[in-house]
This record gives sequence, C-alpha cells and structure tokens, in this order.
Amino acid sequence: MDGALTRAAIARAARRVLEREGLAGLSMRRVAAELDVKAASLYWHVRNKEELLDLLTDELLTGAEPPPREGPWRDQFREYCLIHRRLLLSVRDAAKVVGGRFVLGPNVLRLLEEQLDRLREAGFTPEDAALATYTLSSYVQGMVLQEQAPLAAAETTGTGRGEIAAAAGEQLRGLPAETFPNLVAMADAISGPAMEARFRFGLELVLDGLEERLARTRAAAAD
Amino acid sequence: MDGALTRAAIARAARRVLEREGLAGLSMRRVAAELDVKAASLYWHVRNKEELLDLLTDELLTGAEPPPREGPWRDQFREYCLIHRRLLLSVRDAAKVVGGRFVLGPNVLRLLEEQLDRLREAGFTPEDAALATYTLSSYVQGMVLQEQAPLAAAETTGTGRGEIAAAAGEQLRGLPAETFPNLVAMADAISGPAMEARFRFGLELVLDGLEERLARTRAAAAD
DNA sequence: ACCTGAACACCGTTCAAGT
DNA sequence: ACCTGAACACCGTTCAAGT
Repeated sequence: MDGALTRAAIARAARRVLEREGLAGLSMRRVAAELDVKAASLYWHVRNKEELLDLLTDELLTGAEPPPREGPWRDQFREYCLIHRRLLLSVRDAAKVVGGRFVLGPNVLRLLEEQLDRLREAGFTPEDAALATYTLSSYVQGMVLQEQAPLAAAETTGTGRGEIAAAAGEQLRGLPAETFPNLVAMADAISGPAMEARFRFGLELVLDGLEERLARTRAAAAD
Repeated sequence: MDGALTRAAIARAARRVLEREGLAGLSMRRVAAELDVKAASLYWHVRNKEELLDLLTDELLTGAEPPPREGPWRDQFREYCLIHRRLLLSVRDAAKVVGGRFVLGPNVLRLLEEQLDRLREAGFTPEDAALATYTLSSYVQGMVLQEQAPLAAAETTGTGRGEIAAAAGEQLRGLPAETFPNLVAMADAISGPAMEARFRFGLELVLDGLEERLARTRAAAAD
C-alpha cells in the first residue's frame, strides 16, 4: 500500500521522519530516503519543502476525532481543545510545524465544519462562531508551542525536561529583589503550575467569555 | 559603538538580517557578514544558532513600552496585548522566531515583572496573576503566528497579501455544500473579519473571563 | 508520466592556526 | 582572548537524462 509515491504517502513519511528526528532533522533527503527514493523525485509531487510542510500539517490532524456530540456545548469545546492539545503534544515539534501555516486541508476543513455546526446549534451567530474557532485554535497552538519549547531546549542543552521548570524557578528566585520584587516573590506561583493546569486555566477563561457572549446574543434575540 | 563584537551587537545584527531577509534568510554566515566578520567568529560568543535565536527573541522585545499605569486594569491589559501584537507584526517572521522558544531574557523579565505587579494590584492572587500572563502571551503569540502565516505563504506563491483572504473565501464557497454546509454558508463570516477584529474578539473573551475570576476572588475574600 | 545523477549554491559547526 | 581559513557533512532545488 505504500508502494505508490503519492502526496499522501509523502505526508505520512514526513510524519514518521518528524517523530523520529524532530523538525531539525526533517529534510527532503530524509523524507525521500524513508520512501526508498531520491530527493529529486519528491519535486514531481510537491512544489518545494514549504508545500511538503503544508501536507504534513494536515496529516498531523489525521487522528483527530471530535468528542461525542452530547451535553452542554461548553463541555464539548473543552474536550475539543484538550484533544487538540494532546494530539499536538503527541508528535515531536508538531506545534512548530503547524504554527504559522495557513492550510485548508481535508482534516482542517472536516474539523472546522463540525465545530461551526455545534457552535451554531448552541446559538452563536455565524460571525461569533467563526471568531470563536479562531480564538480557540490560536490559544491551543500558542500554548502548546510554549509547552513544547522547554523540551526542545532540553534537547540542545542536554538537561532533562522536568529540571527545566525547576531551573526556571531557581533563576527567578535568584533575581535581584529590588528590581524584580514580584518575580522573586511569586517564583513558585510562576514556575509551579503544571502545563495542563496552565492550559486549562486560560481555556476556562475563553469559555467563560464565550458563555457571556452567548447570553448577550440570546438576550438581544429575545427583544 | 558597533565596533565591538558582543552578544548584544550580534542580536541587533540578527534583527536587521531578519527584517531584511526573513527567517529563511537568517543564517549564521549572513549575520556574521552584517558585522563584517566570519561565521566562525560568532561561535566564540554564542554556543550555536539556537542560542543566537534566543538572543534575537529577547532583542525583538526591545522597543516594548508598557502602557501608562492609569485607568482600569482591563484597559491596561488590552493595551498591553495590542502593543505586543503590533510589535511582533512590525518585524517579518517575528512570531515564528519567538514562538516555541523559552527565554528569560532581560526584556521578558522586565515586562513580566511589570504585568505581575499590575495584576496583583488589581486584586488577583499570585497564582491567577501568573496564569493570566501565560494565557495572554500564548494567545497573542498564537494569533500573530496565524496572522503572519498568509504573508509568508504569499511570499512563496507570489500572490498578494490581501488576495489570500479573498482566495480563502472563494475556496470555502466552492466546497461541496452537502459535506460542508456550514463552511459554504458561513464563508464570508469566516474569511471576512479583518485580522485586528479577530484579535480583539478573543482578547475581550479572555479579559471577560479574567474579570469574572477577579470578582469571584473578591467575593471569597469578603467572607 | 515519473524517477534519477549530477551539479549548484548554499548551510551549521569544528578546529587547528593565527594574532 | 578573540578571530580566521579551511574543511566536513550536510542542505534545498534544478535539470538534463533516462525509462
């Protein structure tokens, strides 16, 4: 089934290389080698590396299954975002690949369509529904980008992943207290919270905001 | 003043190269050339390119001035985020450089200290203040990353920047209406809103959520 | 229509050698 | 202490040539 050299096969091969070698190791030559082919061959199917990364971006969303369509919309969208986060986290450097890329691939379209449908059903206006999806996906992407950053840093410096947070705490505590009183005093509060807790905090803020917005929409419609 | 080859001078040179050539054109050799020096020389001051990018990340925040410390905290933080956004937008590929990088440079520390101070004064707990800054900066970064993406795409494809949004709208409208009813029907609502409007929408959601959170904190404290 | 060999102009990084 | 020349092992991309 992998015999044919197609765009889909190239995307899957790129994914395997990314998982194994990271973004820095993702070269046209290695993706080609993964497919037992020479680098130049890829250029028949793909304009350049940018386009290959676009294919890879949609490929990375392949496993994404929407949460069950039951219960309050708020719970559904919390799940949506947690799933999105876990998916990105599950592949090395995934957020860096996806971030800053404008792709309307089949998986993106499928997920977007489903989200918009649920938001409309919940009572959001078309404009608010569209804007809500932008907000949520940007937040998830920005947050996972931050979350995967220390891991990348740990790789280059050779330090362990968990130690990075502790090291950050140390660094903050060691700052001059005259110029950075808050950073010193709040060192634990800053470096302490686990990544998932940080993620959930902001997520609930956005969901709170959306709920208020929906309430106002309904009140206006009732007039 | 630029005679000495220091880490600060290297960071400034990297910024100039980034603005002129973009992230793809930012090579050790070009940064070195910008300083009338050979690439190998940089390695005396900097471990590797990753570390140079870390320096550049903090350098990119150099011009960031906090908004005046007056009026409601909510207005102050709206301004903070708008400033942060404009700053990133003002340098080509800035979001891609900053994103996914864990840097506690002088500028980051200075801005973070100031933000935490204002949040504490507004009545947030240390934990909530720390979490709020994570949420806001992740959101800004994720959003600007999206915003700079079409520009990057326009460069490689040769299309104009404004046309990209229109093209996205066209693409959505042209989708099969049976499988993507919402994407087709809402094509305008999705591709229409200007970038700053999209940014402000999500920003107000987060600020709404923070306001609620603060109200609850105060209610609990009053008991 | 699809793949390859060979080449071009670049990379990041190292290290012995210079001053 | 700081910079360079020269080299190494890679890159992305092109294109004439093969089948």
